[in-house]
Amino acid sequence: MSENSAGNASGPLETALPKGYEPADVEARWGRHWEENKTFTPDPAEVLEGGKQPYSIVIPPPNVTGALHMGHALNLTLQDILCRFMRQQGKSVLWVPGTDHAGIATQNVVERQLKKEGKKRDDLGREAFIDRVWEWRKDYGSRILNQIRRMGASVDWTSERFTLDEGLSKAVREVFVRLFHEGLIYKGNYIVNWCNRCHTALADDEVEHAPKKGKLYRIRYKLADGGGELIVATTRPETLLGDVAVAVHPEDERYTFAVGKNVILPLVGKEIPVIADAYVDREFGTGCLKITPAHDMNDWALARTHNLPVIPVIDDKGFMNENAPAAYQGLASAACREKIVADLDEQGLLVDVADHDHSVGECYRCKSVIEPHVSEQWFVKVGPLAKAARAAVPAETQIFPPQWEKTYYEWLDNIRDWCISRQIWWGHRIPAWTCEACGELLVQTEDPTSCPKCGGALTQEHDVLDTWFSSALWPFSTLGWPDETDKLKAYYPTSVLVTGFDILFFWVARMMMMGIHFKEQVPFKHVYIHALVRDEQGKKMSKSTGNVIDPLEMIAKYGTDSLRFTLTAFAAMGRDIKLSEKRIEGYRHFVNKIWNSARFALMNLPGEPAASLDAALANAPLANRWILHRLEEVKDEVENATLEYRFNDIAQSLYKFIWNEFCDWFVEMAKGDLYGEDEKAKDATRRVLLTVLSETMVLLHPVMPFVTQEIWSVLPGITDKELALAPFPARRPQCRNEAAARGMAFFQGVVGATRTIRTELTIDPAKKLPLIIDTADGYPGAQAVLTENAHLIQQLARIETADIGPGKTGPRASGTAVVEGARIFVPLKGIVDFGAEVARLDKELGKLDKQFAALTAKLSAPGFAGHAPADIVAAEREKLAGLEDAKAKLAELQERLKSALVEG
RNA sequence: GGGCGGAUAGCUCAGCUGGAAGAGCAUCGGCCUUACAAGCCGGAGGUCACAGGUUCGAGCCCUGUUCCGCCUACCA
Repeated sequence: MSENSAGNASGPLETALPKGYEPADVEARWGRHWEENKTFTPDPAEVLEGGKQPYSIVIPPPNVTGALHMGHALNLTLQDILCRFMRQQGKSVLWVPGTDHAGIATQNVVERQLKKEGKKRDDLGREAFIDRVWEWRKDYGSRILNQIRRMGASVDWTSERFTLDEGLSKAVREVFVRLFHEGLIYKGNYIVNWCNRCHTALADDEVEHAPKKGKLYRIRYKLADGGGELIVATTRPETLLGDVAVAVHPEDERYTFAVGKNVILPLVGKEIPVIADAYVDREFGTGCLKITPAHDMNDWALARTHNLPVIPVIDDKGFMNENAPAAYQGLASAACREKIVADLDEQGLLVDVADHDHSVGECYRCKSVIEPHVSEQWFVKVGPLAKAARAAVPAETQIFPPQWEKTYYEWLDNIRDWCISRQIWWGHRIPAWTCEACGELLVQTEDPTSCPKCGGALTQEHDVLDTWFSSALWPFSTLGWPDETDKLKAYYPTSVLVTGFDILFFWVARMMMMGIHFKEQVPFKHVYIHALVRDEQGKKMSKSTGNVIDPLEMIAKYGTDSLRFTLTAFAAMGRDIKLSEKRIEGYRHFVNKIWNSARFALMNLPGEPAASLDAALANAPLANRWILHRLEEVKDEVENATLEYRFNDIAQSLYKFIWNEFCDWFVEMAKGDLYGEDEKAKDATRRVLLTVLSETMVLLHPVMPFVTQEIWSVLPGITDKELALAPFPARRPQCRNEAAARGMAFFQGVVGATRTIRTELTIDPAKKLPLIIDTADGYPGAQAVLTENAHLIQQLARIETADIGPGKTGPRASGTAVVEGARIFVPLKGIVDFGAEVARLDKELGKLDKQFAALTAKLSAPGFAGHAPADIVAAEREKLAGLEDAKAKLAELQERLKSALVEG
């Protein structure tokens, strides 16, 4: 092995393949080769001037803070299959890689780093902190990109982008400013999801809900006129300080007496009204709802419809503010809750406390509890944008699988304005300035120096934009927009977006909105939604549960191609993938099989065969005609499956062809010619072997780029050693051959039946047996197929002599089988006890009986002959006849055997 | 509460427009046959969740039920 490895290192082109496939070496070498040669860097001119069709994909940019996980691995594999396939189809393919600056996530990483040094971001100040993040990015930001490299992704590295790089920042400003001047961005005081820890607003979809055990407190609110009380249920008693009303259902007769009156707000003492609103659920709690507009989303909405004031009592860090009674000011909200409960109890206003399970919003980044909070934020008015994005599906953009359309519509139909400001430092700072002197608000792409109105000093908005704001522009910002670059002209709109459904809303819908609005064209023609990768139990992989299968570890152990093939084989549309290491290991065997079949081929291909394929086809043996026929079918299967995103079918089709057909049958049958003396036959079979192997490498290359390229580079007669740029193999209609397929099926049946007899009767494998076949009732080509391939039957079924002909018959003491009408005899004399064979035939007959009964029932069912299509009826009748024949023959053969048994 | 998906061999899953149930892994038996023991040959193993319906015919279409998973809204 060692000398082979050394040979490998010197260069792949001259060296024969080493005995074992060494993925790490091969992957590193070809990965470097592709990048250094810019193999995957297309020239826009070939589209704009050369008339080539464009095919483009923008990678879903992983977070710079991220590490490659199985979801990425699947995502990259599928995109790479599409890109490599489309190159084979002659398209000009651009696959844009890049990373996302991931505002909150990245800021948190660096803040954690600072914490270890005993510092906080405020100690550094904004500028220094941002410098620090850039520094971090310089050191660690390429980690995920290098991991993408290891997947073999055929991205154009010269097109790599970062959502915070200069060009993209320009695009972000352009979009913000234009939306603002179009009235689609506004600023206002609204209630938002607030993370006290991250100290920022979050979008609705950045809030995750988790079940929590809480308490439900019931509190008395006395009527101001002394005419009774209302009991209100709440999980957050501390917010009561900001209550502005109590609401009941308008038809709730228990409370009609109170509507329109005032109640006294406990501990505060002020009067607040009792209002009626159908929003209130009569069944829940007491049916009385306290309204705290500043600290509850729904209360906020109710307050607006009822014109109630908004009184925040908790500040943006989670402490009680000046609106709270003096006794509570400055308390953390949790401490305040305790004090309030105690005070209420003391005053006899607390009815009771009960356990209460409910789901609580958490920050998707730091898992702190989200507190609704009123503050000044920037919003995108999404209504008009969403409408256009909705209308474009499926007319201009199709979603695969289509069931996701409904989810997409659902979300867009219920969309609320998008809060885009974040109170953090790492991100695109909002391009808005306020004049300190006259209050003038400037929103523009270029930094202003002073107020154009009064010349006063300007302060830029402190907030940065939601990370998804820049991600939403990704399909065109990466291509150079707002400049009209050649790249943009050639490759926008992109061909397909490949992603998991978890970011259908976050990202896909927003790209649709922005793409349509700013480019007047959808950003992608197809959206392919792939599965989530789960663990063996179907659970989401996560670090905390420790069920993560690390793709990099799998690559190290089994090679990239094995991992890619596994993910491809499991990527059936619309289903989650339950992955286990076992499966990856299993498909490594397949890589090894391919490798060894190539080694076999090379051993038998001293150079390029002299014969052309057409010459080789003349008088070609069955195996050659058959495998070439199958190759044509596989080309169709692979092409159609890829175009229809049926990735698992690509894998399945190739697996079956390579292993079960090419290796198990063709290669075994070809050995006769390859090892034989007939030079002409040898050369012809070599040509077929080379043709099938090389074209199979092309077909398989999109799924397994490395091993195929490595093999390709040592195949004789290949002029262009760059497999990634080789065209999809041309069709050869002259190789279509149904007769060969039929003949081969029969041949396989005969060999199989013979092998079964041998093994089932535990005949010593080394023992060569005679074989007799009666072809009298076989299909018309049977005799020819068997005589032509008699030597192969001998070889494959370990037979001494094959005596084939119509009416031939074996001794009564024979192992027997019936294949498509032909009777097979394996004389058993002195070899085995006949009892075993009688029993085996009983079993076979039992199977036939079962099938026969089922088919008879079907055919004789009332109406079948009349209603079913004629061709089906005919086919079923033929099947039945075949069964009947086989049954009769087998029974007769068994009788013969039994009589031999009796005679001893 | 609303929506979506799943239930097929011991395990993980295929099964396109309805026409005699498939693969991989695991298992059992036999083979170191000169590309591959990471291999070769053969066997066993399924009332396709349950109940109805449509049809000449249902794993596939329709209705309902039961479990499982996910998404989404709400939870005072």
